[in-house]
Amino acid sequence: MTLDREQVLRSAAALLSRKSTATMDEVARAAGIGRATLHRHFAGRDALVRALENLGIQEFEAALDAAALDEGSAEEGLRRLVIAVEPAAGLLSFLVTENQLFEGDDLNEGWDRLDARVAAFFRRGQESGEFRIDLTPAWLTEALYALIGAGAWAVQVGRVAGQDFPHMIAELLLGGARRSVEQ
Amino acid sequence: MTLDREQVLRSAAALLSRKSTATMDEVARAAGIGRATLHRHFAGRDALVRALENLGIQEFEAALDAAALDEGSAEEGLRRLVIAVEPAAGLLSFLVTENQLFEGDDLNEGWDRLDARVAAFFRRGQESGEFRIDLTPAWLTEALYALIGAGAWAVQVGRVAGQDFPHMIAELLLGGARRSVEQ
DNA sequence: CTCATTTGAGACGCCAATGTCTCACCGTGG
DNA sequence: CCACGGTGAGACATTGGCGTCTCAAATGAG
Repeated sequence: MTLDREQVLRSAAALLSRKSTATMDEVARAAGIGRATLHRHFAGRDALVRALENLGIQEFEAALDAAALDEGSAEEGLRRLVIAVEPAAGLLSFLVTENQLFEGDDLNEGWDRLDARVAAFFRRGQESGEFRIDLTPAWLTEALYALIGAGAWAVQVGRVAGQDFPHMIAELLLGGARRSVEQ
Repeated sequence: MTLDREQVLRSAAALLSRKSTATMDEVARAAGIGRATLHRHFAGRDALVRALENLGIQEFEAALDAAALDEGSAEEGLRRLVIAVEPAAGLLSFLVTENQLFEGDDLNEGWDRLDARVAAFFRRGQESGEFRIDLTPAWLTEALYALIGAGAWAVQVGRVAGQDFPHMIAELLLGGARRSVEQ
């Protein structure tokens, strides 16, 4: 019996990534459980979102670990990160837009840590000479999040093939749209 | 007397860009009018959002016209577009996320036209050899929207200086984060 | 098998926001 | 001066979703 809390969170993430205004009832149905049961495990919508936040933070952190950003070139690190983060892209996109709604009073401090890790990665890339220095690490971090969200959305609605997700994001973020001479 | 409908829409856009869940009452207060008056001019929240949609489409279209994407190099065209779109960035960002909520049944056809114009611009850039061809026009279009939204947000919360908005977006989209040899 | 625990379904009450309405007020034009 | 159209403030009913509760059924442990 013992409800699989993890599984409920997964399906909630999948649903809310697509429809961020989904009802508690819809979330419950999507998870194949009753609304009452959902409420027994998550005190309310806030608690559910916070649990999803923790899940998202945990997954993004795992992706950062798996990417081993310190090893090899910064470019390779970024490619590994994008690949590692793909499964969590939808959830992260949902959480980012959700966070933008709050006034910042009860922001989960986990985001700061993640932001710092990503920004530090870009900064290292700049210091090693791989990344240009006229784009700030903070902006590159924001841009990475935005492109991950856009990529997840584009795949969702079928504008981009799912298999192209890592390539589209990493290539655009690294090399931009301009056709460079070296190609 | 005769309420300035345009001005009401402007302040509503400014408020909703920051807080997309703002109440009709908050929107009215922000415009300096009563809630009843707001309802007299916009039948409901839906009508208000649709009016904002038309405003956003109109402004984006105007930005596309002003950018004269056909003149000069594609790169210059893109830079002009980003500059021209900046004033409407917040509104567009709000509308994009708002659109993602709907199932697509009552989507304003104006977006298709705009998407087509932007995608056609990227395609021309590819055909002229300026833009790389491994990133699809559809993806470049989505990426442009995402970066505009991220830029507006980053400026909003102070992570990026307002004056850097065009440079950050255009440079990242054109050249990416990689430090190229030509620099 | 029996019992304790958990679940699903539904019935509430509650609350915030919406949409409508009334009424007093005020500016403007006649 | 006065009539009129538009406005602000507030009252009101409605709606949709939330959170709580109850109870019968199902499930699993012992």
